[in-house]
Amino acid sequence: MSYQIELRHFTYFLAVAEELHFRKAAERLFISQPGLSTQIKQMEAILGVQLFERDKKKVALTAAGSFLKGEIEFIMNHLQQTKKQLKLIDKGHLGEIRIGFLGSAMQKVIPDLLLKLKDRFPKVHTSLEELSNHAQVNALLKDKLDIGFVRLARVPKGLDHQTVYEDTFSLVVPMDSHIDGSNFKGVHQFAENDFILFSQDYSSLYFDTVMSICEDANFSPKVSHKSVHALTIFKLVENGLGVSIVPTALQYGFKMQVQFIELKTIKQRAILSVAWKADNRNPVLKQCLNLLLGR
Amino acid sequence: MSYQIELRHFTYFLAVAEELHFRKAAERLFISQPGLSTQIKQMEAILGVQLFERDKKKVALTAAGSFLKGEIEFIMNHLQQTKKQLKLIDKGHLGEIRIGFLGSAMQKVIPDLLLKLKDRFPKVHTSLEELSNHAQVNALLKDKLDIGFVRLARVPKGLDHQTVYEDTFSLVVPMDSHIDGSNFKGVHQFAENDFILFSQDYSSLYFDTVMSICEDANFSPKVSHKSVHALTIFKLVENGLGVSIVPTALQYGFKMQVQFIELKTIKQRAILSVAWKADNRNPVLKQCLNLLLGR
DNA sequence: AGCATTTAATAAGTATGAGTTATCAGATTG
DNA sequence: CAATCTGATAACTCATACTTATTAAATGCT
Repeated sequence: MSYQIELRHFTYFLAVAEELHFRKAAERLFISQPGLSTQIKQMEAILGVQLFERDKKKVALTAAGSFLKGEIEFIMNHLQQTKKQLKLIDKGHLGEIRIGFLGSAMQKVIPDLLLKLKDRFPKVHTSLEELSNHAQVNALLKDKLDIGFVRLARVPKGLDHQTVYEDTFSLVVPMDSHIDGSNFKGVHQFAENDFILFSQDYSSLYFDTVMSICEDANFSPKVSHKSVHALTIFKLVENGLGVSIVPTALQYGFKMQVQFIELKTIKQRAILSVAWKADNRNPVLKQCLNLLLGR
Repeated sequence: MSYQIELRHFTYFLAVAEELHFRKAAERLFISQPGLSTQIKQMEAILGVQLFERDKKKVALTAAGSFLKGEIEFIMNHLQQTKKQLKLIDKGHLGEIRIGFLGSAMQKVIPDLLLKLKDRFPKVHTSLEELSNHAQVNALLKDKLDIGFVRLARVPKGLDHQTVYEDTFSLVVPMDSHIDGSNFKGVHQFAENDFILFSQDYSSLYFDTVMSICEDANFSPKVSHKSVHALTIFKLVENGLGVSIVPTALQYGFKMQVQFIELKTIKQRAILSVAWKADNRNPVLKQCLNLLLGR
């Protein structure tokens, strides 16, 4: 004799409670009437409570049985709903993804991703955090982040990465600069200017790339200021404290009195990568990568 | 191959989800490890969703599994409570209500409620448990509690709440304090004292409110001790280790050698709320809310 | 490196009990 | 008082939830 209620008992109970007739209920359940009778009897024994009043000619719920009917209906409905949600989560249609990014990804790549997510997976929640390359790598490894938008030549073991956006670089000069788009010949024209750049520890790949751009133009830039915020850099340029070289995408999204001169001819590109932990099992991550890498 | 999930699967799943170790879980369930493995595998097959990530050396929940754990905990708790209620109804009692509370609700609100319940519904059983705000919220969501007495600015989705008692705050000072009710001018007189307060994670609203009281008096209190027990706080005050600010209601019910100075003039109030799960179907809960909110 | 000890999964056998059919006893109906 | 309902009981069977024995792979220890 089993002494544990099972869900089977619940479906049997509901059938009898609705039909109030053992034979009809048994038919509905595609089992025999004696089998149903014994199961209900067993259920009453396990619960220690009489659920049905069987008079030889009619079946009725007791007060306890009537209460139990409501509760079992609730539980079965809840269970059904849970199963549905479970499938959605498994397929990545429901859940959360934690995104880290460099400020320069906020101009185009992140909004694009968020719009696509909203469209295809409207029930997925996102949490966004602006972080340096280094902080993102750490957060990814510690599973505090699911996906990071970084500028890195390589990523540590355990992480995967893929390029998502290749941008040209642009010179950023004040509005009143005597060199502008019309008479611009090359970066070498700014060999004597002060440079304002993103800090090396915010993105060393960026820093090294800018250095190589200047090297190719046969000069070594005087770096007067470093910052981790694009806004700060533009403000300094606006006030005539120097010039800068940044990914072109940054020209959108800031209301600044500065000019952008796109460096179309140089070979260097500002490469934005997406990075994630190789063994991250968040199903939403997979969907995100599909959206980002178009696969 | 069975095509129907059973409650057995749920208890097995919970054991593995908690232990994250098949052999240990099997031991706890008093069954063999291979039996447990096949049952879990079967469960995954029936649901069509992978619940565990088995690496030869570690077991982890998937996103779907983690979600299911919470839902199954809810269902199992609800079921347990249903069984209890069923027995009570069978015996002609109305039912049971599980009450959680902060210690400071025990002075007036809880005794009032219990007296009214005893009067109007003498056959209703109550179970009482003193818990932190956070623990109460969790227990309510998982259906381990029907009603909670908390101090919270807001409650998570799924819970409803209502103010049941607004109390003034009182300063608690030693009997031999040179400042007492007769020469008390304001909280600022204690700017240099050590403060002993309820822990932030016991009730963050309380903590923040006390901080704002001190801010309004233009000082930031030195908090030398934190506790989750009113008795401890009073003991420390009694021994001259500092002063405290607590809801006035706490002055009744403890036999302590301390003075209460009621802060009638300040605007802050200690607000006690009652919280419950919006879709809780316990009929006694409705009656309780009627009694508490006078409707 | 290599041996001992983990882990979970697989294979094969067993025995419990959910289901079956056959039957019964009591109630209702013509 | 047959005929025909009802749900309960008895005896049997077969599916399957378990068991034990074993495997393959990973980790730890010397």
